[in-house]
Amino acid sequence: MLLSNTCIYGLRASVLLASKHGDKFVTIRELSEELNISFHFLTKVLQQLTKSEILQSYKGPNGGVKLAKKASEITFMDVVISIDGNNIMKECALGMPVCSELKPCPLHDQWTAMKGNILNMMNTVSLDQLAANRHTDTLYNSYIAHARKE
Amino acid sequence: MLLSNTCIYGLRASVLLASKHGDKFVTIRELSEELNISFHFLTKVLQQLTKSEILQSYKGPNGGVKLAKKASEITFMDVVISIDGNNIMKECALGMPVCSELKPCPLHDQWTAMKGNILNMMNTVSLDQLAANRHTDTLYNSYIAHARKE
DNA sequence: TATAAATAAGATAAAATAGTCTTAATTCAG
DNA sequence: CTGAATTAAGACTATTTTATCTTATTTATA
Repeated sequence: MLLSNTCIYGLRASVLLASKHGDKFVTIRELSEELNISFHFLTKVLQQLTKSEILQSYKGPNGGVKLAKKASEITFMDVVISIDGNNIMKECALGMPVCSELKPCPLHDQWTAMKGNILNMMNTVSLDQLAANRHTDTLYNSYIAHARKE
Repeated sequence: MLLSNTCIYGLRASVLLASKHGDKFVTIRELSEELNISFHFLTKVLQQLTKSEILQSYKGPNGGVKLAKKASEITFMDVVISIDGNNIMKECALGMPVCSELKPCPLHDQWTAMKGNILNMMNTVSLDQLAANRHTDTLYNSYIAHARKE
């Protein structure tokens, strides 16, 4: 998998927050229920995003979390780096410790091109774009839809 | 990471085998030393490739493993599927259980395009092409080079 | 036929990732 | 000031992945 589960949870929560435009704090409880993610686990994930100043949090009644910046100013990549670190997609596809233009692994050229595309996408796509995309509702209700089908 | 470590070991060993053209069996011990991978672990990985009939193995003196087909007839994808299974790159980038054209997640379009490229590459590139690529030696000696540098 | 060379198989351990639970700290409202 | 609502922090557990170790099986050859 390209991104860790933890990271995916963070992304889904961030996009959901972006789709709830308005400057109010949203409780993690509410997010966890809409996203069908364990409340405690999501809490941890969002704490990390708060530390990275992607989210802002507030304790106590009427507290919760919200985006720390405008959704248009937060990229997919910001969230990924905060949670999965900035080595994402930097490694060689064959896991070689030394793989560069000078000393490329056999897959170097193909992989470099693809990495470029993915990184470019991550750097370019912002949370508001994701939130605006058709079927943002998939973010939170698909688990329910899925459950119903079984 | 896109591919598991186990899978990467399998790929490196397969490419190395492909570069040792000739129909002789090569011992896993020799492969493990050239690749700097634990002998026992590599043994397990290659057992899986043998089960999938990508490799052929032979016990006893002069035994070892070799490619079961011509290197030009084994794709990168063959090895990946054997080890990481065929769900590789099938999941939604945001981990949604339902994400399709009808009900796409916010990242669906971008991700579908990139997945297509990667899958296409994996399906297209064969072991002989990888073995023929410049610096196949990176496959096995870069660990040593790396160690020297430190 | 005995011994050594090899892979196969399975038990076990270690490390990383994922998830749960409890307690602490903060803040609002009455 | 007290109690309830909330995030923060940290201990703990579970699962998966990675790695190691031991024993079994097969095979060549002296």
